[in-house]
Order: sequence, then C-alpha cells, then structure tokens
Amino acid sequence: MTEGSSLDTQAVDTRTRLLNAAADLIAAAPGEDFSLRAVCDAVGVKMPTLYHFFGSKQGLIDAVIERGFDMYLAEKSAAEPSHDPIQALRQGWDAHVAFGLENPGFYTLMYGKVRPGHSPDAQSRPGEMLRAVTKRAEEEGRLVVGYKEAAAHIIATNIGVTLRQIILGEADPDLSAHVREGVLAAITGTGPSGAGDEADARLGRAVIERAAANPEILGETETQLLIQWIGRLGETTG
Amino acid sequence: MTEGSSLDTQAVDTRTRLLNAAADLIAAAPGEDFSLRAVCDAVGVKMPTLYHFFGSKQGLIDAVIERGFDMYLAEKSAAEPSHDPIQALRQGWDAHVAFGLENPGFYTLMYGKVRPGHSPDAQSRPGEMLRAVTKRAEEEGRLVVGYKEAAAHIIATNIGVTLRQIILGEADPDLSAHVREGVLAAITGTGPSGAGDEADARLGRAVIERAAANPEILGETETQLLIQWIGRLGETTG
DNA sequence: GACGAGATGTAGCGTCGGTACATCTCGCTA
DNA sequence: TAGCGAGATGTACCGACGCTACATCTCGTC
Repeated sequence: MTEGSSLDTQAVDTRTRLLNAAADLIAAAPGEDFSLRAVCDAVGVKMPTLYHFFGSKQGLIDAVIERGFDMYLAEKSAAEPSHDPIQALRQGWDAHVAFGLENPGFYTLMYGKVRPGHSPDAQSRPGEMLRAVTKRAEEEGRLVVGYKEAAAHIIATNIGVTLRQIILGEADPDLSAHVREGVLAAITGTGPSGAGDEADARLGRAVIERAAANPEILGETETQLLIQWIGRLGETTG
Repeated sequence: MTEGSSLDTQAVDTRTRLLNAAADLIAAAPGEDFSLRAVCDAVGVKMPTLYHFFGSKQGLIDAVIERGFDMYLAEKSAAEPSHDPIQALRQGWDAHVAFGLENPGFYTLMYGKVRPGHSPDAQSRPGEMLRAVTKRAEEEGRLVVGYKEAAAHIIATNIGVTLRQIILGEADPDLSAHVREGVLAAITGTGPSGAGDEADARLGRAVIERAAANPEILGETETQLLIQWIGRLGETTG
C-alpha cells in the first residue's frame, strides 16, 4: 500500500470532499437548508458527480448524518465509561448535550428532523449503546423501571434538553444537570439528589441498622466496613 | 349583521381560505414542506394574492403557527385548571402532549423548528402561562427550585417527550406519564412514593446513588463493594 | 361619474433538485 | 499494444419552486 490505486484514491477523495463541503455548509448555517449546487461549487464539480456518489440530496444528508454519528460515538468512546452504570449514564448524558451544543448543525439533522414514523437508522446505534448501559443497571438492581423504559425516558429528555438549548441559542448547564438528575432519580427510584442532605443521612442510618441487625448476611468484618463507609459518605455530604 | 360589508367579508374570506388550505396541507403531511402554488390552487387563486396577504412564505407559516397556538390555548382554557398548581401542571403537561399528537403538523412548526436563536414569538404565550402556574406553586411553597427554572425544566422535557412520540410515530402514554411524574418530583423535591419493603429497598438505593455519584470518597473498589453488599442486604430482605 | 385604494391576474425572473446523454479516464485482457 | 468496459465527470436540460414587476379589475367615496 505504498500509493494506493489512483482510481480508488480519486474516487474516495471526491466523495469525501463533497461530504466535507456539505458538512461545512450545514455547520455554517445550522437548521437552515443548503444547496447541492453550493456543495458542488465548493468542491469544483458538477451536480451529476454528486448524484453519482450520493444518489439524491437525502442520500448526501444521510451520509452526513452517518458521519455525525461517527463523530459522536468517537468522542463518546474516547472517554472510557465508568464502571458504575448510573455514573456512565451521567457521563453519556453530558456527552450528548455537549456534542449537540458543539455541532448544532449535525445534531438537528440527527435528532431534530421531524418525519413521523421514520427516524434515521444511525440513531439506533447510540440507542443500543444506551440500552446496554441501562440493562447493566437493571441487572445490578439499580432501576425501578425496565431498562427499555429507562432508556426511552433518558433519550426523550436528553434530546429535549439539548434541542431546547440549541433553539434558545444559549447553553444552560444548570437546566441540563437538573433535568439529568431528575431523570436518574426517576428511573432509580431515589429521591431527587440535593433535596435534603439530612434525609439522605437518615436513609444511610436505615441501611446501617439493617446491616447491624443482620450481621450474618455480610459477615462481621464486612458489616463493620459497610457501616464505616456509609459514615464517611455522610461526613463528606455537606 | 344581515350581510356585512362585501369588501371586508371578501377580504377576510380569501385570507382565511388561504390559511385553511395551508393548514390542511401541513396537517396532511406533517414535517414535510408545502408548496405555495398548491395552497393557491386549493383556493383557486394566484400567487400574488397570497403574497398580498402574507408577504412571504414565512409570513404564511407564521400566521399558521399563530392559529396553531390559538387552537392550543383554546383547547387548554376550555378545561378549567385545577386550583392546585401541581395538579394544574399535570393537566397542562397532558394537554400539551395530546395537542402535539393530535396536530403533529402544527406542533412541529410550533416547537420542532430549529432555527438557533429564534423561536416563534407565539411560543411566549403558553410559556408565560406556564410560568404563572409555577410561580403560584412557588408562592405556595411547593417548589424546591425557582419558578423560572421549574418552567424551563417542564418545557424542555414536555416538548422532548412530545416530539419523540411524533418522530417515532407512536403514542406512548406510559413514557409521557413517567417523565411527567419524574419532572414534578424533581421540581417539588418529593421522592417517589412507596411503602414497606419497597420503600426500604429504595433507602439502600439512595446510599448507592450517593456513593456511585462520588466514587472518589471511598475509592473505586470500595464503592463497588459497598454497592454489592447493599444489594445483598436488599435481596435477603423479604 | 371620476378617483384612489385594495384585491387579483399575467408573465417572467433566478434558483432549486434531478436527469438523459455524451465524454473522459482508467485498469484489464486478448 | 490495441481495444474493451466500467466508473467518473461534464453539458444541457426539465419541471417546480419562491418571489415580483406590472397591469387590470372592483369597489366605496366624494
């Protein structure tokens, strides 16, 4: 592979350049339509060439969307996910919002397009990744709803929060974080975090009492460790 | 009012018929674009007439959106709201989703259009109505967040859930209700209700969530162990 | 009965997405 | 090495689009 066949290189090149040009135009005017002729002009090629590679405008858009999801998943898998599934959901949420705010053009194509009954196929990829995480959470007994329901809950709200910020044209980290914690609380059955540290401390005491009353469940030393750890969790609360 | 002036009647008539035709076309193909010529043909009029009344395609769309919000608010104010503000929020949420599912064409124009930095002016009307309700809730001491934050939280998630159902092409009442209650719990600070063993199990979950969200307090391995142990405590509960 | 303003039609502009068809450029094979 | 075939690209065009300059028509008004 010192050179690569000139034919292939050229072919891929033109296609890629068209894709890049389309992506640039979309990124330059998020939410607006773009002209195929503008794409062709940017590459210095005529329309039949574009149609040769992409078949239709929708074909080009689909390719751009595919690339958008590639970028998204690349960013996402760059940071390795937490072992803890709920924490992983937290990271996934923030990564989703961040990607949307950084690439509103791509994002609105990927998630903002309203064509009832048909959402981009590529959406299924991150969707399945999400369901894999919620399934893990379910297997660890962290959910109070089915993992599919949890994933649907997360997707709807995560997209809603992201689109809202794009439409309003301003990032609102507090809104995102607040909704995120509300969602996680809803699917894990925990009360809203930050609602009351005292309440949480009391919850810890209930666990301690149960463990202390039944030391045979965990064993003596483990029970003591557990009590100790919960104490430390409580201390660093405020 | 036996006849009305022929001038006014005719003028309003043509304008209204154009508006109706546009609304019909939009409703017939939600999310799709529509042609001004099709609107004119449906009314039996030429394009300059349409431009005389609406100035531009966007002008016609804006008029349709305005009418959409009129329909929405009419439906909403038909059912008198509960005087309990939280219950009123619940009703408002369901009315919002119902309107979106019944009028996906209007709805996507009203809330699905992504043009960063500019959302339809008419959106401010229901937005202010919502803020009035959350403000009342705040005054009654029902909220754990500011009324504006609560309203923003509700808007983002309510739109998100509605658009999601429209895009997927299927109503999912459970999703809507679940998200709704999660949102209300988040802004009111109330935890999920429950009693008996389930409630106890949730106590453990609160500790788990705190530990998982702050793995640096105990360290990664200890956190995992803690989660595991609490799980075992829960299993032998009943 | 003439005037003026609003409503409507005629005809056309430039651009759009899309395509039939010819041409060009290669690698491959006889 | 000559020529074939397939992919890549250009030429020229189509119908439909949003939009508009301009003329015409229809009124109520004075």
